[in-house]
Amino acid sequence: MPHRDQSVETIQREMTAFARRARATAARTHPELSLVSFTLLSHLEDRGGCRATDLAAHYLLDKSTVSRQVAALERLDLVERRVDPDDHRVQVLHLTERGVATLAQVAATRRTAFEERLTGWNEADLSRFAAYLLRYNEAAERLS
Amino acid sequence: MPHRDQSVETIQREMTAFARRARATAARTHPELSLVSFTLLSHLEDRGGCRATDLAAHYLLDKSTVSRQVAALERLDLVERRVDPDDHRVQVLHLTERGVATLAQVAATRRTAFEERLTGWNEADLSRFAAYLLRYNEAAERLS
DNA sequence: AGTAAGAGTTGTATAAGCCAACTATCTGTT
DNA sequence: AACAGATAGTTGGCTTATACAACTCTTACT
Repeated sequence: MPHRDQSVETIQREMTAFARRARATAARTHPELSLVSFTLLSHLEDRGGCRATDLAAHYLLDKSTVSRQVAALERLDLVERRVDPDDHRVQVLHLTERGVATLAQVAATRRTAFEERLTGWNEADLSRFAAYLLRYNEAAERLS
Repeated sequence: MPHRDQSVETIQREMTAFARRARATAARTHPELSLVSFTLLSHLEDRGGCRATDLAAHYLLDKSTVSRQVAALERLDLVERRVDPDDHRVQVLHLTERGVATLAQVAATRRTAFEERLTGWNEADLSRFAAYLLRYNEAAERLS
């Protein structure tokens, strides 16, 4: 097998292995906020609020799934909805104060976990790894 | 924010984004074999057969979950069980002929998808990316 | 006005997962 | 030899995540 194919094979296997474990790990370390909820909140923070439809498109989820997830996050007082004054169909979602705080706390724990796994890496490797992941995900997004 | 933290942050975000999408993508492209089933079959192929308990440990799944997954794969005639002659508690799982064929087919489609996303990468970058992922996952496994 | 499109919700079904309780087998100690 | 404890796996019961389809409400276009 040529070098190239072998690398592709490894990348495939390792990305898959990571994906497979991510949810279980997230559930174990953050029973209060599932991986999905966490990413939804992160996205809201990133964008400074967005619509449910945007979340669905970005995470390849059905809009009904997002609707229920958002409802749950609202019940937990992590997210609030503001009807768009220019278009009464849309509800712009925003983090509440509690949402911001909870996200920050979970993000910190997660960051610690990642830092542990990245102990001993030098800065050049880290930044190259980060760049590769960005490049890969951009392609994945374009092609999906 | 120092360079290092920024890289860790990016790695965390991008790995998470990938994990978040992996299941949806897998479900879309392979309705016949979920991401979990696929990884279980792959593991069986890799090891040339193993116990349900090993699968559970490796993928951080409850043994009851694995039991049901395996039962489903058996119903589909993708996996067969052979009671260990030395220990009648143990059922060693093996791919059936159909299992091997199905796995090969799905793996090929997945590989194509990965190759598409990795178009334009040179060999050095690919092999470095693969190495980073391996290194990362090894650490993750050690620390879990 | 009237139709088409978009945003979101709700009903229904399925799958995946966990925990706890159980059976069957094996191992080690007395 | 016998019993206690550990291990492999199954099953019952429950929760959650997800998809699809049908629906309402609002906006946009003609």
